[in-house]
Amino acid sequence: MGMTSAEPTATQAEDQARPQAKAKPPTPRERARTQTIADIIRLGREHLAVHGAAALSLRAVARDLGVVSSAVYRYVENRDELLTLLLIDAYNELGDEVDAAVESVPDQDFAGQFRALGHAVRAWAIREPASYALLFGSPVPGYQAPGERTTVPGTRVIVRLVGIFDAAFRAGALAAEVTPAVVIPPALAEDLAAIRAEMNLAAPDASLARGVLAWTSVFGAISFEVFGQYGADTFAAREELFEHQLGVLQGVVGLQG
Amino acid sequence: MGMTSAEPTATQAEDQARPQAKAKPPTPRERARTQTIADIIRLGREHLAVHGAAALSLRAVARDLGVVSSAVYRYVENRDELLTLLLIDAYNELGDEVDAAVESVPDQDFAGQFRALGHAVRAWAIREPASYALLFGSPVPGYQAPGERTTVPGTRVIVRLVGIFDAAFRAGALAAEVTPAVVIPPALAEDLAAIRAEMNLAAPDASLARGVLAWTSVFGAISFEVFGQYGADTFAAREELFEHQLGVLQGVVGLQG
DNA sequence: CAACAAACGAGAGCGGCGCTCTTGACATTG
DNA sequence: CAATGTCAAGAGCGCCGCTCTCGTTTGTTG
Repeated sequence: MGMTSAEPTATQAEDQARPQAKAKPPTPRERARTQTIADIIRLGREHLAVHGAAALSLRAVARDLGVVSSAVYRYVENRDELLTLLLIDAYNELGDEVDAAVESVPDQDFAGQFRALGHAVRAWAIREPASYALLFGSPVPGYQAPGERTTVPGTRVIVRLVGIFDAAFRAGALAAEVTPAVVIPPALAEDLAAIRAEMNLAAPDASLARGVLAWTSVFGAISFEVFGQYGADTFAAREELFEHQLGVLQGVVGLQG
Repeated sequence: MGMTSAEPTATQAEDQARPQAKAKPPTPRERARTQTIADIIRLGREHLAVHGAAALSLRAVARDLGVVSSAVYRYVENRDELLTLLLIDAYNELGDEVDAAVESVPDQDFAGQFRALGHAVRAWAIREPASYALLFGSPVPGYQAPGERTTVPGTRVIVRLVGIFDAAFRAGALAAEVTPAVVIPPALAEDLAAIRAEMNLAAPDASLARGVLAWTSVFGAISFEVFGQYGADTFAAREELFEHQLGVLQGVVGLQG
């Protein structure tokens, strides 16, 4: 919910830019407005969880809000805007839980941090399947997330994951030689070099590439589980299956634990 | 498209069950009806490809068919039924292409077959992103695929993949010891034993578990690419990235190549 | 305090959706 | 020929996103 207050409109931002004027105390109207938007997001989340993203309806949240449908357009530009708010909200909730899980593991236990990250993502995904589907499932047709608002929260997990790998490498806890050795073609090496430069990383190409594999594989396993790609009765021990997959991936990326 | 004729209604099935009566020559009416259903599926596929599953509309299909909206209900029970038809159609198209790709590789080149399968799935997914999203993305809210009609086509890829692994094992081409070794808890071993029995497999638990990991990881990598989880410019060499991931997974499952 | 402007909720309305039901035209068959 | 079955069309229901207008409320300012 924090992002609603962290999202001043352009004019509000200009107002606040004026020297220490009474920018602090919000008028009752502003407080009511902020509260209404928060309510809309809350109701939107409930509808999302119960009925799924495609069935998210402004009219329905208006009903729950006890207001006529056209009134919500005073607060939310359109349905896509509400979707964006829910997207950011979900990204941040996931990011917060992943951060908390990783930080509960000792500083130097990089393998433990990797597993904690994986388990945190899976736990959140199973608890909030509709939100997970919104973030990592099929794109909503006709909806394009505004990158300038979603990129930062949307990359928190991968940034954290890369951070673990790189910290492990710098601490000498990442296997220098990964097995099996697979050559990295020049074009891919270029992409990895750009990532290394942008994120200020130290790990070599082979480790980075395996980090990408671990990233996609963790989400692939979770997506299969959440989206019901495993049959209904194929796997009863899903927790153990995921734990095993994490263990194998941990070895693949060279995190000794 | 073959499945439309392979999908007789219950009454038609009963008719055909009568001893070799003139069940063969379809009346002109039946032919017209079959053709119309095929047209609906074709138009549905086009709409699916252009506008996505959530925007699939019977009214739009009816317009393209040059008919009033209520008329299509003579041929398709409802929107979910059309979705099911498209689902089966897509599963079979993917299955056909995977089969063809795998069979174009020499019998004993199991690693090559694994890679061919992966590349075939990826190529189809990139060519038909909406169909891929329908099969492997977020479930369509409120739609439950009828298992008795979708299970068989929906499991063709994994059955094929398991077949490759098991044939490799029986041919002695699957590494006996996988690295890194990760213990398999008893509950997971039970699931794997059930799978081994049901699919008549020979490979040991560790290999089967890694097969599952390879399965989810391949689809995870493809989903990230098709669903735009990689940033727009993060990876230019996506083909090489996927090829590299396949190579690593091939080593993980123990397919020497 | 009164006047004004901004923000607000309500309501009507547009086109589109899935789906149902009825009606009249047409073909197939006994 | 007449009975039967199939078909397209149309009207209609409730839902959706979204827009526009119209009074009312609320906070600000002269």
